[in-house]
Amino acid sequence: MVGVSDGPAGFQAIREANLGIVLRTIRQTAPCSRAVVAASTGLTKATVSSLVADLIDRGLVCETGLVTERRVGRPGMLLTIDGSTLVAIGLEVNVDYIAVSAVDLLEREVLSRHVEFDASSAGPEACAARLREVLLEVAADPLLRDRPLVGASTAVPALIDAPAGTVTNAPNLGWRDFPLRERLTALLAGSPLEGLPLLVDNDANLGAVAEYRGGHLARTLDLVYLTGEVGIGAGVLMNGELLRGASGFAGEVGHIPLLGNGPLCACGRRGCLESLAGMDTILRRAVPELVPEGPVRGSGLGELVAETARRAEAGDAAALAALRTAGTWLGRAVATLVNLLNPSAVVLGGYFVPLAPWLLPPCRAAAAAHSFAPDGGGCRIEPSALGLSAAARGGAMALIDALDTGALPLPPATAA
Amino acid sequence: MVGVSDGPAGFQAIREANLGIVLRTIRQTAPCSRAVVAASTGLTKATVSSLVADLIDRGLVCETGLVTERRVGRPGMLLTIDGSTLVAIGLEVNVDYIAVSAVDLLEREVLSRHVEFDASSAGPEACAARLREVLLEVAADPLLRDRPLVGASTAVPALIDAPAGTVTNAPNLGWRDFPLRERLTALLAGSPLEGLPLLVDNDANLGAVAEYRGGHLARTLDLVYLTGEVGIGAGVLMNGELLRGASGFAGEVGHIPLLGNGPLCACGRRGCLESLAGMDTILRRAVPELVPEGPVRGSGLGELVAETARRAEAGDAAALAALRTAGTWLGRAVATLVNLLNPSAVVLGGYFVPLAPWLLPPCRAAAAAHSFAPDGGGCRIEPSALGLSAAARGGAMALIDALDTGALPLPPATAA
DNA sequence: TCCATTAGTTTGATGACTGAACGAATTAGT
DNA sequence: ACTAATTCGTTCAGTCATCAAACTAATGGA
Repeated sequence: MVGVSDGPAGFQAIREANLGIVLRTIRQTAPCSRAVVAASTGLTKATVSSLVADLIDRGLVCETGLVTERRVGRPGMLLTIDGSTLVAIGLEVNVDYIAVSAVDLLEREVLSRHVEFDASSAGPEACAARLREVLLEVAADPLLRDRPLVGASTAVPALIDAPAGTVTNAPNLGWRDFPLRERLTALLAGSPLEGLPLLVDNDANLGAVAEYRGGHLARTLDLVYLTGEVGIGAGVLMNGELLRGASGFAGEVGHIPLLGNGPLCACGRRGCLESLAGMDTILRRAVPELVPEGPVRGSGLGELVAETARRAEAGDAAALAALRTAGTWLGRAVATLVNLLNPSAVVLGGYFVPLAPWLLPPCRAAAAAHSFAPDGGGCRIEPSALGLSAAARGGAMALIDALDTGALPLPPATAA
Repeated sequence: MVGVSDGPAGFQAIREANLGIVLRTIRQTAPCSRAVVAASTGLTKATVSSLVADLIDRGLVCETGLVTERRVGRPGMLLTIDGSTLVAIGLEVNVDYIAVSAVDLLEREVLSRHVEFDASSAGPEACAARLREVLLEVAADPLLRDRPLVGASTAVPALIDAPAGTVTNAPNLGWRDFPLRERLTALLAGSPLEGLPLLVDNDANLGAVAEYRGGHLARTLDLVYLTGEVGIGAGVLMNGELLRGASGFAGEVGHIPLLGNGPLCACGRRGCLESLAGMDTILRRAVPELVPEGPVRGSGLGELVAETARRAEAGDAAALAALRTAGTWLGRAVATLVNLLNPSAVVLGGYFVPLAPWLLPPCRAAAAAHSFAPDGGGCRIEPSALGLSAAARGGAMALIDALDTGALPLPPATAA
C-alpha cells in the first residue's frame, strides 16, 4: 500500500513514504494531535514532529487549535488537512462538452465548470489546444488564483494507456493513438503551468476513484463503477488500486456476452450487455417515437433520458418494461462481476442515476439470484451521488490520492 | 512494486526492500556481475556490494566465477541465485490426497510426494495433524535435511481468508471456518519447524502463482489460471499480484451465468459455467454409461477423464460433441474474463489439460468471437504444463516470490 | 612497459529515524 | 497555593544505510 514507488529506495523515498503515511493518518483521524499520529503510525514522536513540520511548510496540513477535552496533561495541538492552499484540477472530455472540477485537499469541490465543445468534430489536436485554454483560464480564476496546484488530470471516454498518457482508441470521439499528455505538456511549456504533473485516464476509472474518495461509499477498497453513457464501461478498484489489465482493456464490461442469440450490438456481436441494457436500447424501447434512426449521441441523450424517467413516473407501460428488462440484464452482468471480482460495492453512474429508481430493483434481484456467494458476497449496488461530471472530480481526486498514498508526483516545495 | 510493506518505513524496511530489488535483478539477469546489478537498479556500486554480501551470507546468492567474455578491464565476478541452500515447501490438500512439493530458489522442484489421505472423511483437525506429520517427514528427508526452509504453504480447494490463514468454506471437504494456520502453528510448536512462516491459500490462486513463476508463460504479469477439478475456479494474477476481492470470493468463475435457461447447476441456479463445462457435465455426456448417479468425486475422476480422452482420440462422436460444446462455453467464459480483466494469458489447468487437444480449438474460437478487443486483447489461451500438483508447487513458489518482492517474511539470518 | 578501461572495495559525509531526556502546559490532590 | 502526576512536543546525540569519490585490482591494447 505504501509503496515506495519503483526503483531503488534511498533517503528521499523513505521520507516521502512516511510523509504520505502521516498525511493519510491525519486525514483519517483529523483533527488529532501529533502524539496520536505517532501512536497510530508507530513512528517516533520526534519523527512525526519533523514530518508534520514539513507538511505544514508545504501547505498540506495546518494547526487548528488546542485539544478541548479536559484531561490530565498538556493539551495537544490539533492537526487537520489544510484545505485552503493546494488544489487539484480535473478535466473531462466528452462528446459535446468539457467539464472542469477543482478539488481541495479536503476533497471539497472548489470550482466546477461546464464548457461546450464538440470534441468529436474538432479533432484531438484542437481539443488539446482548447484544454490548454480552459486549464489556464481556470487556474487564473479568482477562486484558484495564487493557490499552488497539485496537478491536472484529463478523463477521456476511451481506451487509455495511462502510464504513457496516450489515448489509444476513442470510438465516440474518433481519436486513435493520440499522445494527449505529451501534447498538453508541450502546449503548456512557457505558460505559468509549465511542468505541472498531468494525468490521463479513462472516464470509468476516474469515476471509480471519485466514488472511492468522495461518494457515500467512500473508502470502500474494492468497488466497481459502471458508466451509463453512450456505452457501458467499468472502472474497477481492487484493494484501493485501479485494475488496468495487460493492455488497458480491463473493464470493458459493455461487451461481455450475456445472451446466446441476442440482439445485434454496435460492436458486431450478439447479446452483449450493451445491446441489452445500454442507453440506446433502453431509449429505443422506452421512447421509441423520439429516437432517430442512427446511433443516439451527444446532447440529445440527456433529454431523452429525462423523458423516459417522466414516463416511468407516470406509469407508462413501455417505459417500465424497458427499464425492467434492462435492469435485469444489468443485474446478471453485476452477478458476473461479483463472482469474478467480489467487490464490496457496485456503483451505477452516468445516465443510470436518473433511471435508478426503476433499474435498481430488478438489477438487485437478478444480481442476488446469480451470485455464487450467499448474499452476493456482501456487495451493495447503489446509484452514484456524484452526478454527470464524476470523472472530472475523480481525476482531481486521483491526484489528491497520489499524495496520500506516497506515490505523490511531487509535493510542492516550501510555498512560504 | 517494491512495497516497503505497510507500516512506517525505517532502516530495516529500506534495507529489506533493496535486498529484494537486488535479488530480483539477479534472478532476472543471472549470471551477472555486481556492476551490472548496480547499473540496472540505479543503486551505487558500494551499496550493491554491501547488499550482495548480505545475500551471500544468507545463502540466497552465490558467486560462480569470472566473466568469460574477453573485454577490456577487470572481469566481473558472476552472481547467480544460489539454488543449493534454501528450500520452500508446498502442500496441497485435496479430496483424496495430500501433495507435497519442495522448490529451491532457482524454482527447481527438489522433491515431490503424493500421500493418500481422505481429507473429507477425516475432518479438518485430523488433516492438520497429518499435515504436520508430512511436513516434519519431508523436512527430515535426506534431500532437504540441513537446508534452511523459507516457509511452508498449504493449498486448499476452498474459500480462504488468506491474511488470517483460515479456511472459510470447503464444500468438497466439508470444512467450515477452520483456522488452519493457527492450528498448524500450534501443532508445530516444540518441533524443529517451530516458527516457520506458514501460508494458506486457495488452490486456484496458488496454481496461478505456479504458472507465473514456473510455467512456460513465466513472468506474465496478468494471467488467469482456471482449475478443472470437480468445480471450476479461477486464480487471477493482476500486475503480478493475486486478486482476492473484498471477502476472498474473487475468482468464483464456475458460477458466472452464461445461459438463460440452462441446465441445473449443483449450486441451485441455472446456466452457470460449471453446469455447461464442468468435469461432471463433460463426463456425463462423453462417457455416460460409466458415470454413477451421484456427484462424481475423488479418485474415479482421473480414470473417467482418461477414458474420455481415449474415446475422443478414437473419434467417438459423443465424446467429441461433449468436448466441443464444453470448449465453446469455456471460450465464452474466457471472453468474459478477457473483457473484464484483460489478462495476457489464460491457463487451463487440472483435468482440462488431458482434454486440451479437443477443448482448446472451440474455446479459442469462442473467446475470439466474443472479446471486445480485436485480437482478444492479445490474450493467449494455453494448457498448463505443470500437471496436477500445480497448487503445491505454486504454494512453494509463492514463498520464493515473497522473498523476491521484498514482502519476504524473513530471509533467514546468517546461516554460516 | 605503460596506459586506458572496467570491477569491486574502502572511506568519509549525508540524511532520516530512534531513544532518552527535557521543557511546557494542564489537571488532581493536599 | 503549591506540589505531584501526566501528557505533549522538542532537542540532542546516536545509529544506520545510502551516496560520492577515491582507491585497489585485474585485464587488454599500444
